Amino acid sequence: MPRNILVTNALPYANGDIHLGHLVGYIQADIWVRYQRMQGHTVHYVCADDTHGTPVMLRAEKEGVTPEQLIARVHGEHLRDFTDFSVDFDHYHSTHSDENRWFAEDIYGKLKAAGLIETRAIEQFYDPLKAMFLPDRFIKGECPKCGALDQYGDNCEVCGAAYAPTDLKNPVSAVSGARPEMRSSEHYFFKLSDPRAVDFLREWTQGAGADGARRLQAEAANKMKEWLGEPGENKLSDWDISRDAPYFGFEIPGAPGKYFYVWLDAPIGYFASFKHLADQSGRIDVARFIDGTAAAGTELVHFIGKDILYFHALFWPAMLHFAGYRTPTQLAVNGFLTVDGAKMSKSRGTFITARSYTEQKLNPEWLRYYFAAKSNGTMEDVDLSLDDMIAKVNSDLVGKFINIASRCAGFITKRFEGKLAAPALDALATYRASLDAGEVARAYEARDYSRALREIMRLADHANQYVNDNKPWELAKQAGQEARMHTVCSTALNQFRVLAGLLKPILPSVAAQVEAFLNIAPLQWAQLTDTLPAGHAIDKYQHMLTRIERAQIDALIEANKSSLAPQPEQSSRQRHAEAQQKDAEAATTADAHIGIDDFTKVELRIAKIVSAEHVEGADKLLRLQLDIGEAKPRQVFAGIKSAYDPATLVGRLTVMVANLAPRKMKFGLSEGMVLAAADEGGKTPGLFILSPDAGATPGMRVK
RNA sequence: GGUGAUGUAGCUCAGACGGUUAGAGCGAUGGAUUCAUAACCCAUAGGUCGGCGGUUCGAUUCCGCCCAUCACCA
Repeated sequence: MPRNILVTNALPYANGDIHLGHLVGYIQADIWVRYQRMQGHTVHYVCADDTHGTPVMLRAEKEGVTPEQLIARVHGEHLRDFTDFSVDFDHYHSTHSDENRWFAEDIYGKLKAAGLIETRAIEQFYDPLKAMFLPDRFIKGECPKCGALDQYGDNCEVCGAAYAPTDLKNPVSAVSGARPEMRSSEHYFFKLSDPRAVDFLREWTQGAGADGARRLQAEAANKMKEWLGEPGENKLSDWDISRDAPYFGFEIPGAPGKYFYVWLDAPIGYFASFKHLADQSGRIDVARFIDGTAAAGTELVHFIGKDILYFHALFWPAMLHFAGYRTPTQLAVNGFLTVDGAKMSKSRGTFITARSYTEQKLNPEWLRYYFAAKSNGTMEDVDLSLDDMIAKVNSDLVGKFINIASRCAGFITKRFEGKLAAPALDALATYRASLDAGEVARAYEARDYSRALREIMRLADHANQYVNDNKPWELAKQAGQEARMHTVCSTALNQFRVLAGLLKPILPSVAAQVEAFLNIAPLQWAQLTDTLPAGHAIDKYQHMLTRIERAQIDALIEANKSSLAPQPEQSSRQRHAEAQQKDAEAATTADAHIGIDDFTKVELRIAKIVSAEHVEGADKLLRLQLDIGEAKPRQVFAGIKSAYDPATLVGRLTVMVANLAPRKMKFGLSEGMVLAAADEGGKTPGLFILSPDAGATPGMRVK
């Protein structure tokens, strides 16, 4: 029975270029869509730009254009990049659209009617010069933990600490430079903590759709379990869905000056894009795909990166469910992209934009093939190993696959006027057996493209072996062997045709060339077991794929290298599609030595252990009370349980870091750190805390 | 600090409900071949299956601890 599937990709944020990290998910989705279509299923494949929010608003202002002008330009760039990589959406829309406003208002209105929206006042930093509230990302200051200058309001790129913007020392607005002040404002919340929502999500995230397929991959479902907590435990908090003017977005109906938070209307963009497509085509019944009561028999599949799982597995299904819409059939979550095993890095040139790839004249099909070879349908990160990519593409695609046509077509053209003979069916038995077993099809369906390719390459090896065993070039020299030579080459070309069909979802452009070369209609899955009839005429062979040269990769890396000096552009932390692959260079260790100033920042003091006890539920921790001459002893959690019996510690003097930022831990607040020695090589086991010589007293500074 | 994932040949990865000699592709080495963009074919070498301990007749596969990498949470 033909399936009806609405497939979406995460919406890229309209404030940055498409890079190879994005393309992992888009290519995975596009492959899946093409595969489903080859199977004869109906697929609507849509995406859009995610356009709203403060970062877009401010960037437009900086560039001296309106937000509408900015997002129009970026929309064009994004669509061009996707098109270049054969990511072939039926429609690529924008969240700044009438359809999206309509759906956003409709969903909001229904959630409100269901009693799931409430308002309350919250305190937030406000920029008095710009007259606007500031998102965390737009507040800068000194890290409360390590004192590093010029850090963002949510976390420190130098020491990695996470904190609230209110913890920053000397905060300034990154927009105007003004000192922000705290102000109160009324915000709208989606009551995710409502028992109805929690119960629904507990079932939804662990459950399966009508066809029995899990909605979430096992790892994703486990992650949701962690976020939702045990039954009875309510770990979800309400979701703040409003922002105050000025804000680029949709004003909330009945709430002047309040706008929908960008993340509310971003996923709604899936439906907006689909609606637009349906209106254009006139032949799609939208309700069948999105209406909560009418959506039986259709599927809704979202391809997303793991950085936005939270939004798609909690907020989004809850919004849909309680607004009377259908919930997703499946979330296909992909991991991040690493390059040569490390995070993408601008200074190393591995933060590679889609644009630079095509500008350097690299073939997009190479990347599609390599990503497919590394995609296994799980949330695991995908590593782009550049040397491996060169080796795999060159040997698999050019050496094995294309080579089959290349070595046989000449004989057919020169000796038989381009006409094929009937193939030797026994030589096609392996192919037929593989198709009947359905290994490749099942792997595609499960998005385990690496498994599909292993089987396909096994078949390609088989074809080369066949040609080698039958040696048409020798037959060509022997009188009376013409017919056999004709059969051998025709058989190999039939094998080649099947391989091209199996690879078609991954390599659409190569497959189109093969179809032209073999002079056949677009390959469909069900026809792969057919053979080309005797007398079928093929075109003259022309090479369809070149090898990757190392120099091309080098040039690509070079083109993406940027100096460390410029700060990364301001970007929203709530990027939609963009995986959070921050430039890892920020924390580069500039120098192995530190100055005396750096050292004196660390306040070491003699501490007397006044109490020590085991911590219920902690494997490694002891809870210590440390007297450093202050009115009240400090509570410190130390990971020294394995080496010390608490009883033997009480009364001892040791050394602690007194000015370490307090850290809230599962078991309570830790107000410092006890120093202990350990062999980093792991040869000598054990942990050893320090002791001062006799005479030291609690509170003395160590320096 | 907690939780989870990952760690298998030089590289990229399969696999094992615990059980005969742990696999593939690439790379390397040797051979064969010349139809094919030095592609293809055959063969060989190469692994304490991250480390330590436990359960077991038997563990790389199960359990515990440790190490490394990554992610999420606080």
